[in-house]
Amino acid sequence: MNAESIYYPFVSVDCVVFGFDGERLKVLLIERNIKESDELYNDKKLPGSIILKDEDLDDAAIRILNELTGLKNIYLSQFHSFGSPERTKNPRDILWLEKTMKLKIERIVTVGYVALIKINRKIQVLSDNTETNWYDLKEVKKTRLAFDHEEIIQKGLEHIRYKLDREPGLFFELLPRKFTISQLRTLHDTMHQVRSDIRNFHKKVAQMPYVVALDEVEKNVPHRAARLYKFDRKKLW
Amino acid sequence: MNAESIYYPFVSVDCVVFGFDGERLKVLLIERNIKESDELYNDKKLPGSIILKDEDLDDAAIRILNELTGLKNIYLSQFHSFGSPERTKNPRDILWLEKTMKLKIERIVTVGYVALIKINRKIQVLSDNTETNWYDLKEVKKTRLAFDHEEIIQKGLEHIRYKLDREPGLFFELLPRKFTISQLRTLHDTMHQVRSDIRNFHKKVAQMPYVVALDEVEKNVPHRAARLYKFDRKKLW
DNA sequence: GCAAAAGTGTTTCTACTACACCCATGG
DNA sequence: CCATGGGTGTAGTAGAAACACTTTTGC
Repeated sequence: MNAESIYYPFVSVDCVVFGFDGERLKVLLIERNIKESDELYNDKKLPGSIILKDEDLDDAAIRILNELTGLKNIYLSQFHSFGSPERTKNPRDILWLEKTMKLKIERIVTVGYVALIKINRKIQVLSDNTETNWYDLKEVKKTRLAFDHEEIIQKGLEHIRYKLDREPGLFFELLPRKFTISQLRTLHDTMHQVRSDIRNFHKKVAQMPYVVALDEVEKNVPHRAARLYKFDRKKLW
Repeated sequence: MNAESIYYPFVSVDCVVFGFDGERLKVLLIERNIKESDELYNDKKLPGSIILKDEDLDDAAIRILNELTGLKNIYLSQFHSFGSPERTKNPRDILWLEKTMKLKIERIVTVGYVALIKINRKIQVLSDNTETNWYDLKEVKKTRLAFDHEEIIQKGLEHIRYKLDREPGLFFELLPRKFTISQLRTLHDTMHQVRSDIRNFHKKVAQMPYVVALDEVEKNVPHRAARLYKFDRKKLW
């Protein structure tokens, strides 16, 4: 460690925001439009930002999500940092960085966070006039993404699968406040990439004291209405 | 994201290097001596370094370990990044940074890696005349450490426990090439914080095709000599 | 021959798997 | 009355846990 070898990269935080619409897992992505002479590039990026002076990494992630959605108290978990010099070598990304940051960029080390949010919460985009939308996780592979954001999403997904194993309460960050067993099952199965048995799944849920049945059923369904449940955090342990 | 809010911290990599002496889990720490007027501070730090220009995070960790031990092909796994502005506020650490880096430091964002090495491999300290030693993990709590290195060690330990669950081959990164079942059991039990049953443990090992018995036993033990085993990576899957 | 750790089987319990039919509702 | 998904119980299996005595070696 000596002074001449020292190198100052930028440090940013990127958030992989997951949502669940009752059928599929979704990710929140921001539209990115880049004009260069005649050509117009169009792709998507993860919500993220360079960290501010005196701002902790976790705080940067909280700020990004709040600016983007207006929400607070979102579940957040750091999972991996990405610092390859190659990650800022794509011409589209260089162009975009020069336009938005007004600075030549050498390298950005980014810290990845996973966030879980209830998809039905109305997201008020407070930040600049960029378009933010939910995308099917399956579609993402076919979508052109900024930087190494595809890899970041992939690693984020692996991380949240691991977290869900150890903290079953996290499932309920993705479900509406009142949910049916089959919503929970679809979510569970999507996350664990399995097809679980319905009866066994009911049994399992019955053994979770923190999933409590309500005296209420679904409305406006063209078949027998399913019972609604809620998550009771107090009964978690 | 606009230019005036941009902030350039240093980025470093710190390695939590674990070893196992047959009885206890050890961490590799570097002696740090700081002279300030009359006072002499003395504490320990994790091996680490600021990243170099055009150096990926993983490569920085590989370099740090190679400079420290002379070894290559060490198991490495990134686990968490630490970026609180508070982490570079301790006067001892500020003093040390100014002396070794010859620069005023505002903040260092550090990326934590876990490394596993066989403790019997002779470590040739190639780096400057600092003293590097193995310390009992239990002792570490009582030892004065630089920065937030105690927290980093703690998080690194949790991480490696998780990794060992999913990749049982990693246990053998810590054991000598020839080992006994009871060494493996002690390691396993230490890592998982349990006291496993000897007979059940033997059964478990018998079901691991990648742990193969040798025609050889321990020498110079004041009791019945234990059979030696080796790890056969080819039979892992 | 004794101290110290190595090595070895059986039974019990628990958790996971597989599997098929009737029910309620809307159209 | 029919199409659609909701809801329920039992039997089998495989893996984990509990448990105690004999063996080998050095001193």
